[in-house]
Amino acid sequence: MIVGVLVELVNKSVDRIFDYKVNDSLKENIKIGIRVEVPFGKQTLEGFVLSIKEDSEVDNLKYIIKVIDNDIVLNKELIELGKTMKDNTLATLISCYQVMLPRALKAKKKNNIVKKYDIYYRLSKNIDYKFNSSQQKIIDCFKNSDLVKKDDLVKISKSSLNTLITKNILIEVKKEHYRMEYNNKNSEIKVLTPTQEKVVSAVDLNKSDTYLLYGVTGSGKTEVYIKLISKVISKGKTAIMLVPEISLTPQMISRFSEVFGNRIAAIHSALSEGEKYDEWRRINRGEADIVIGARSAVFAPLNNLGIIIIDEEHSDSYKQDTNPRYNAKDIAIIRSKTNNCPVVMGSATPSLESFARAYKNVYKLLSMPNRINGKNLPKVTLIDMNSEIKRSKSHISIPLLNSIKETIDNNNQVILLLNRRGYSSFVTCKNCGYTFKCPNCDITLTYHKTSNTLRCHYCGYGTKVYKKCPGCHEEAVSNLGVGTEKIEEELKELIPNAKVLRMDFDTTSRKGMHEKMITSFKNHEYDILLGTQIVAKGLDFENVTLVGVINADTSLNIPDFRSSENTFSLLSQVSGRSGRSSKKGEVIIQTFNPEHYAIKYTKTHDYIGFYNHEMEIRKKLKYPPYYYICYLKISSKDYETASLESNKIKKSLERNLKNTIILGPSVANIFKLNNIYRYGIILKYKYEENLYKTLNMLIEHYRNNNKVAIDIDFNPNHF
DNA sequence: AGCACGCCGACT
DNA sequence: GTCGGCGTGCTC
Repeated sequence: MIVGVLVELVNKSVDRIFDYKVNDSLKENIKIGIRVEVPFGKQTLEGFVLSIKEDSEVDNLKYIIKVIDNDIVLNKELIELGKTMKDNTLATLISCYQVMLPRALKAKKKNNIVKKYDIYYRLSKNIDYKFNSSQQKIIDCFKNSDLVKKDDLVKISKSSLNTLITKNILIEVKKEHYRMEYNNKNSEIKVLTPTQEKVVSAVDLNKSDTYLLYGVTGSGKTEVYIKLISKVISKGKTAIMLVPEISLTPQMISRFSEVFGNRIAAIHSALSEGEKYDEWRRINRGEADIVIGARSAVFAPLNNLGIIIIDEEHSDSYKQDTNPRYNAKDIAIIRSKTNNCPVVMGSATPSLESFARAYKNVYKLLSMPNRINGKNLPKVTLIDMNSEIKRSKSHISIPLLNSIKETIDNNNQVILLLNRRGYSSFVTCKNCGYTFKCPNCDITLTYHKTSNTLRCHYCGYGTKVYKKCPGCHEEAVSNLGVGTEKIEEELKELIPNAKVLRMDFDTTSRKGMHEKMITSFKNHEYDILLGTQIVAKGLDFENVTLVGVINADTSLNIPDFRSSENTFSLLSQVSGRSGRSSKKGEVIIQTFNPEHYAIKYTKTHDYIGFYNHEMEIRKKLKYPPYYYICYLKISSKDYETASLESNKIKKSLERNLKNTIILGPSVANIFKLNNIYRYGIILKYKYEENLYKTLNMLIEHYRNNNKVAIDIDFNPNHF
């Protein structure tokens, strides 16, 4: 027997199958999709068995060393999916497989994530022994059950227990134990509105199709998802539900476990690697049939998949921005085809790409244009900060301040968003405009108030703040940035009696903090929830009647063709947090650009208006969805090499790609990162026959070149 | 990724 | 002469 093995090394030159002989004694343990240990040159490595055959074209094969798994780690569907992923993303095959698995199951030599066991005892069959009183107490525990947990017996008498064990009267039994626990089912599916029912029945569960559910905030998308999943489950099939990491809150998990009980598995970043391993095993063994998770949950090894739901479809978190650069939405569509089941993508502000596809009937459009139970969307007021700033130098304008006070007086709650997308609190010289940059990475350093230092968010470089400007030697260095801390201080000054809860990356990074904060805000222990993007997503507080946006514009200013889309989407999402219950909601947005279309259309909750406006711009500038984009990054430690090779690559692309617009090479967004120089080339195309052929040639050409690295990103989020 | 092989510069 | 620099190529 010979096996084809893909080894763990992530290197283009070894990203292929190597054949090994199998010793007779190991033959019966070999299956396609398990991991084995093999000799590779001078080293010992782990790898996946991808094929089994009787002979090989290569002679002098080595033998595999050992078999690692009993159960299959990569099933047939995932093995095929990995190959498709490699073809589509041009990443290495091994990286495609590794990204599908929890760390415990990746092919990797050092891995110490283990299964947890509970230790039980059972009574031996032949007992011929006189027990003393404490021994008898232990024996009595077995009257009602064959197996008794060790912990319960230790409580009676540890020494008696040990005696009984050494005399072989009690036999140890190890039982695998999962680290996660879920509630039992204790709630029914809510009765749906006619609109929700209509959407649910429009989804054909027996066909591979992609649906786009466009439903405004508060239209009840979650209950539609729950109903769809329950229909799928009742047919004996399984379901995947993807959400952005940030909205996978404990509230959301408990809502699902209320309805579906312990048949769900939730995979998110707050789990330890051991917990992820346990959840994966439950899924693989068919003990869970509903998987809820972020991006990588799209690879859940469910059999008989009946639906894939992607919530907040517009979120950029579905695209992985390291290799393999896959998009979970693409993977979902591939799996929908192999499993002959639907994909349902939902959003209040769909991505332009998805909405355009729905427009062209590539996706089937489902709409929920109204809030549930006839409630209105909140009234949105724009505050022009150009005139406000003349009245007060505070970050909180007088109209917003008055509304906050009024809301609190009426015993309601406020959410305040500090838009920090593409924004950092940087330090600059008021005299000459000098900004502090990282010497390694060439990016602006971020000011950290707590330690009074400037830090690089890419490499961690830190320095203290100088009063004197290194550029002009004047003492004019000042901190222009606004953080949530600063706003919190202002609020304390302006409304001393308000209780403010600050929620941002700094305050929620500790495990469980996020949940705690949400619960205490829900219990009305605070009046104001102040935070960054994190407060915009999916939260549902019935007492919130005012949402304020401190600075709508920062995300507009970043050099990204999606900045308008991202701004519109963020403002709409956060607006949707206001007035979700019987109380009327209000939204106040502070902006320096009240005439900008991305901001104007949020005033009337006009997604379609925004869409039409933005599509014109995309068409004119040849951006997605009119053109596809592929971004090539060329990097080298050596400045000359990076520049020279980039130009060579551009020339070769121009020779081969006749239907593609080629831009660059230009200095990449972060030109110098960790002392590596980067150039970017942008490809824009509608249809380019030679694209993959050409890019594969390029990869082949640089395969063994360790001076220049080439990175290819299809449909990138950023470039 | 590691490791061997090999071809050129400065040294006990 | 030979020790060691790292460019190149290979691993079933």
